[in-house]
Amino acid sequence: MLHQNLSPHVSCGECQIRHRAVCARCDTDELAALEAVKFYRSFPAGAPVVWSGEAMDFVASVVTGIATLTQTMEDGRRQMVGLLLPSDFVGRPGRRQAAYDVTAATDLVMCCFRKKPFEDLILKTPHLAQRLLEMTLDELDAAREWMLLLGRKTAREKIASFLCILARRESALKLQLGAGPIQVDLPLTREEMADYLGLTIETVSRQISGLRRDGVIDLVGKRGIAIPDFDALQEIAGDDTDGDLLS
Amino acid sequence: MLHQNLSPHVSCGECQIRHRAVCARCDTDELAALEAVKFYRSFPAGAPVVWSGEAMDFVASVVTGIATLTQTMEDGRRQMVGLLLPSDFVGRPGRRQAAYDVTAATDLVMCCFRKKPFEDLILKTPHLAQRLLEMTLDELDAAREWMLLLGRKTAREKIASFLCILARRESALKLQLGAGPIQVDLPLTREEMADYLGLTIETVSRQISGLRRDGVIDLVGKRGIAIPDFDALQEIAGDDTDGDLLS
DNA sequence: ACACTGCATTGATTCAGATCAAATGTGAAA
DNA sequence: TTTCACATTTGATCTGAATCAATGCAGTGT
Repeated sequence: MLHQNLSPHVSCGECQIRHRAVCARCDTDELAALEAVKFYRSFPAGAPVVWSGEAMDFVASVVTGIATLTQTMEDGRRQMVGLLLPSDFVGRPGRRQAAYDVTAATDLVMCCFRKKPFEDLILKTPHLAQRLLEMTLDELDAAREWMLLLGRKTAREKIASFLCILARRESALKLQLGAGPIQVDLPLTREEMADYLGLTIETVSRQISGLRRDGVIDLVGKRGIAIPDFDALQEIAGDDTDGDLLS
Repeated sequence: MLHQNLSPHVSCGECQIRHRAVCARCDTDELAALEAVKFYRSFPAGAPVVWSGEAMDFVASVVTGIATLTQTMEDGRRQMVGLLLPSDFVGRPGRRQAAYDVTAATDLVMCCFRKKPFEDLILKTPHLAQRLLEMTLDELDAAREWMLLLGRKTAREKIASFLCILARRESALKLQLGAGPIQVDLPLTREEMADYLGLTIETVSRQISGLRRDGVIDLVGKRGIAIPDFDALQEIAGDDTDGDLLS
């Protein structure tokens, strides 16, 4: 195991993602058990976390930053299959090798758990298993929403959908939706967006220019995007605007 | 709840999917608890099981037949997001309404569990929760493989991939791979295949004709497809032929 | 046998997005 | 500042799959 990128230890009690990550439901004892097998690692933007097929002796939660999961075909075609935000979980208990390339899209800090002890904890700690199940079900729903996007949406709808998702997260944190112009920071390069959306960089660029030209979005500096009318964007995304909030 | 389609009760001990379904890890006591809240329902080919958004007061395992999960946009575009085979699980504990349309692709028998008691059992029965987690992780992997297909593969690769997946299952049951020509039965209509693969029926039809013309497959009657050279088909599918068998 | 109905195939044409090709930032190193 | 390495935008062209339009082909009921 590499220790070059080891980061200073933080107590679970102080942790930013304490109540949203896989440990969300754990009580004090369970947290202590996790604390005993955890360590932090950090990666600079662009750095690989693991390559598909590589042995992976830990599972982890994203603490800060963004990581991507991608699949690559022999001829180089790439498809991003997951975008991991703070509190999201990486790795699969019971699996030795990574199934996907994991990459730091921004500077990244991960809270890693040694795999074997974590697997044992899952068996002994229902709270951990329950939370992991819940998170996995959420990811499955997200993956299926993405399947609709990849299979059936137009380039413009794909871009609009992506921006909507970012905006929803952004405003979920700042707890104000519909309230005036929202602004989001693009955490991905054009190439990464293309890989996520099943498009080319040129098409991504053109569609963003198009949305700007039509006044649906405004570019703020290089990485910022302002959304004057969220409903309009959602309309373009082609999403079922109502009927949200299942569960 | 409708009882028109109620089917006769089968003991879990006699059940075909006993060792692959969500109950796979349950011991005798746990099985008895499940048995107490279960009932069978059957659906003729083509019948809806539930519509997206509808209240769903049960979760279920597919016992025999095939069901599909699909998402539909307001304008009618459809994307299949799951193909449920015997032992696969339907429904999400903790969710009131169905998130997708569930349809019987063939005649279908499902082993249904009343939702509330099942949710209670999940909390009390680690074996059940563990198995459900494992199955959900498998589905997530399948969904992500499908994302690569939808986002990056050509029509021909999509068809070949689909046939490969069917063939792998078929031969997993009959436990003979690579051994001579494999034959699979298409469980889906052209339209359903199109919805699964993110294509139109015309393109599906043309690509199948094309593969036949190139001698990669043979049509056997209306629904049967023979694969003389599985490796050739896999090559066309563009899959990482090696590196399988992770876990 | 006959029409009717619902797939499935095949052909002609169109078009959204890919590909090929510059040009234009933008920032970091020299 | 200049240069170099990139990421991004924009334009011109091509192409794979969608769309539009028949035609073929069972199976079913009359």
